[in-house]
Amino acid sequence: MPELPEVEVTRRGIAPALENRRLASADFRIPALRYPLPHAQRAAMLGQRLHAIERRAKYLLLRFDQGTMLIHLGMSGSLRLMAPGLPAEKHDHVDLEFGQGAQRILLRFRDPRRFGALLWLAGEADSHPLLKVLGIEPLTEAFTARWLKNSLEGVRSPIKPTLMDSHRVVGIGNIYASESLFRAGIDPRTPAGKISLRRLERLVPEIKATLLSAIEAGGSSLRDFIHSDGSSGYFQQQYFAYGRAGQPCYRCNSPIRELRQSNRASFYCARCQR
DNA sequence: CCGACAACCTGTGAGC
DNA sequence: TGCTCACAGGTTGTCG
Repeated sequence: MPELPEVEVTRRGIAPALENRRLASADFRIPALRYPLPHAQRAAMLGQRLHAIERRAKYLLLRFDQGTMLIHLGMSGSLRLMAPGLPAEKHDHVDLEFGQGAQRILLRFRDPRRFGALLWLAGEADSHPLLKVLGIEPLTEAFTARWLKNSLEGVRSPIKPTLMDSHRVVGIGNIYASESLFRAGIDPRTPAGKISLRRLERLVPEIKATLLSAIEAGGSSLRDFIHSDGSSGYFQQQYFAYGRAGQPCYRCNSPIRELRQSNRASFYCARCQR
């Protein structure tokens, strides 16, 4: 599930219910996800007040009084709010309970593939190696065509995998890389450094618009998110290119093509994207 | 420095 | 129905 929009929708979904509550219990059911879970630091985090949930790239940063919990959803992770006491299912690896009495609420981390991560950073979180190497946030004013032009100077690799490199720009995953390039009319195989400023002036707004509209689409399901009923709620977004191999391009009717770049599927229209 | 690729894991769907 | 295989929205690390 998670690219930047999904992570942001998750953040908005859980923050109101959890902020300003204290961590009442933490249950780590397995030794590790991508990294070891912070079993040994459990005692230190209990009782601390959560004052804000922020997002950096695809990481969620849960800011406590003295420490930050870093959560990454990986490929298959999800966070859900529910009533305490509901039995954990197969891939529910972490339970965090907040508040007390009638206010008590459970945040449950499920991750079948276990590519996700949950770390406890006791000190200054922002200087952590995982965060320090991250590139620019695409939904900020600093992310402009001029910035991207400079960043891509001399880069010979194709634009699509380059856009997905989180050391350069964060949060653009496989789906939204294809979608943004379709919307900007740029062939995913174009060497990144050869794209003109003019064309980047089209690409950058399309990246922002693609991400923002996905956030809005997810936002419409926030109510379902907060309640703990079925896993639905997310209505499947309509993609222009992603997953549409062989189907007609919505713009010109020629068939959407599929290729592999850096071992990831890419989708594009050979006529609209040059 | 760069690109290609393997690795981490389970679930799902296609094809036979 | 059941088996096998390829592939899945991410990221890190290694190797040439």
